[in-house]
Amino acid sequence: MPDEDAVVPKVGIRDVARAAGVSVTTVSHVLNETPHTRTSEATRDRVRSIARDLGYTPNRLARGLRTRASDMIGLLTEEIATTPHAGRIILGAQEEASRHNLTLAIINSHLDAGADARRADARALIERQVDGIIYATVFHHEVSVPRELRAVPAVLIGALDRQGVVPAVLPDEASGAADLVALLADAGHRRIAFADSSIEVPATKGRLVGYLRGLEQAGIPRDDQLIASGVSEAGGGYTASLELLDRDDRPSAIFCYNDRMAMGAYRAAQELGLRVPDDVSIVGFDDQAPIAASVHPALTTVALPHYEMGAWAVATLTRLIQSSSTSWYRSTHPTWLPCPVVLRESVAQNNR
Amino acid sequence: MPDEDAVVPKVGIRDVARAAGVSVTTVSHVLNETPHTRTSEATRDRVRSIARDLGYTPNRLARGLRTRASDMIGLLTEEIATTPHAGRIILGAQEEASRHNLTLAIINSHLDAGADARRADARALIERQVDGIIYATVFHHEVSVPRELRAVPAVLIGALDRQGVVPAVLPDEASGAADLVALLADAGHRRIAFADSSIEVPATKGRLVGYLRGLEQAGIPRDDQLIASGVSEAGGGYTASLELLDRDDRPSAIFCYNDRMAMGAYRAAQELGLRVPDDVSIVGFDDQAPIAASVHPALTTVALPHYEMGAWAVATLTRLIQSSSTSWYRSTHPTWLPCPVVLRESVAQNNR
DNA sequence: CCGCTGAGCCAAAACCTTTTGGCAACCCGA
DNA sequence: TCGGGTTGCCAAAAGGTTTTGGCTCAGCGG
Repeated sequence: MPDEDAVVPKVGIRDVARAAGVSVTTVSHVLNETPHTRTSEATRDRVRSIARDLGYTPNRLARGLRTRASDMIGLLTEEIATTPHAGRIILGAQEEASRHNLTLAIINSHLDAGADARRADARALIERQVDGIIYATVFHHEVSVPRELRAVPAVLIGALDRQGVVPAVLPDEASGAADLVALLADAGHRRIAFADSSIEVPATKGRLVGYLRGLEQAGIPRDDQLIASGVSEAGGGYTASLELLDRDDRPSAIFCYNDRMAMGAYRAAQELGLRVPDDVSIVGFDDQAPIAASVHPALTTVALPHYEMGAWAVATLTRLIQSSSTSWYRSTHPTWLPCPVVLRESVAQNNR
Repeated sequence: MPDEDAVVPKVGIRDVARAAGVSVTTVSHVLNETPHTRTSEATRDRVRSIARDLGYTPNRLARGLRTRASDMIGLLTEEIATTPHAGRIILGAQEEASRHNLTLAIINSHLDAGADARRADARALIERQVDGIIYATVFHHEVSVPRELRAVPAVLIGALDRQGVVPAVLPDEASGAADLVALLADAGHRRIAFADSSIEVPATKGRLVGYLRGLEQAGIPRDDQLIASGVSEAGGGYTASLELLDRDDRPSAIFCYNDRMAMGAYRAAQELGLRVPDDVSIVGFDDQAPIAASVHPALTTVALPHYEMGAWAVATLTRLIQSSSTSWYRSTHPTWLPCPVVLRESVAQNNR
């Protein structure tokens, strides 16, 4: 390969124009298929083939400068890139962006870096002239969107705007939890326990609320004896489950706050000589990547729509951008995306 | 907040110049602290404070156009964003980029999308004038780098360039595995089994090689009876471990190809009435996010340096970019980053 | 033969910076 | 008073594209 390290002098639209014997205007029109513009078929073919032969690569920076649109969207993640779920959000956003011919620029802000750092990060994105910004957080708390984000359309993932003015998308954990309870109820379970997380994060609420709603919809009276809690790790699931299972009127099913707690529940069951799912059904929440599928029996759980939220954010953002107008204000309701139940093997028919 | 939705007319360097009563040249010099340039202290203060008051935000697109450097680096991931580990690579790259004042633009290519798609993705990044490209893959196979990548400095993560010309970084799985064996040997284990993956990926090699090297270094003769294999999932770990453990001369420790297989090993041990780690020690590989810590007893394993590889890639890339010259060719040896052992509770002293 | 229309193309401005190559004004020593 | 060296600033070009507002020419109806 002789020409392999030949230095390639960047070829610009001007070079194409010269080679084709037309003006740069014409080349631009042809290559962009500008509507309402007239160029003979012959010329267009010539321009196109010459551009290809020369290996013309448009310079998006220059284009962006002129059109005042960078075709980039910024993804500002607050501590999220650290979590195992992060990838899915990024992936969803990225693929949707690709679909719209946009590129994702990402910055991760550390939670403990403070508001100033976050504003600086937002500014960095804006300096890059991103057409819009996605602000993604781990736990859905209310945030007051940094002022700088107002310079550009923005959407939130996993958080609510305090002013209720920025579109937001969140997982509908309550419905997911309710669905899970419905599943258990349909399998004949009446005594369904909930191993709650003892940590107070807003997400907690949704799961508990959903659990209660599920019971109600199944016509099962609430029984606070069946609600225990522990730290949201395997250890917490273990202790909570032990408490729930180690008595005569033990429940026939345990709904764990998350998959890790469910692992603890498995252990508790095992130690008490109870088999899953034959003696006790166990379900989790999060569909945490390798856990749920690797455990035995495979864990029935609920998946968080990370990918979908990422994609939703980009889609919504592009809509906002298109509708240009300076009025991507006006209050909106947050969008709650469904959390699908993923059926595996940890639930059995109950016949007690 | 009355002025909240006041439309902010973008303020440019020109506005600052006008307000400060100086030329744009001067403003540029002051704000960029251009060396070898003379401006009175007074003027500089004035310019700076006016820029701040006006809320001047430089337009990096315009700057990039002029300086021919976008200060962006492209991260091209091949299917990787899908894996749970992806986040760590992205995070490492992003944080290192931030440190250098660079922004990360990411694109995920699907493995099955074919070479053309991948070239298109590379081109998309180049159109954006990225200063360099990181190409990250899941399994480290040899790749022949798309031609388009030659337009710009590039580095590989998790793969080797077939031509041996592009810098690459990979996890040193062999050493990690050897360390793990050393750990077991130090704990008195002599009969150490290996539950290998039956799938033939290059990564497999490293772990097996490391296992053998570890044995050798510990002065333990190789015994092929102690090597079994199965699919690289919990199921495979289960069957392989059953085979290894269900006999009289069973090993006192099992090194599993990965954490998921280790989960299978746990189950096999449990079914045979063997306790971990008292009766059999088990170790894994990957330090897969929630598994290793949630399992009981917590799994001793080896972590893959994803974060470090991401950071290394960016650091190396910036070095290449700085050294500008068109000669970021010249062959290089790949860099192998250490895989640290992470000690938990699944290894016990052996005294048989 | 004139005027008008539409087809096909183009020159130049604009986008916002950085950077080159100055030019005045001042000071100082001779 | 003049020459030479600083100091402090600036005008204008350049970077690669899109877009506006043309211009020219051919064809056609009158």
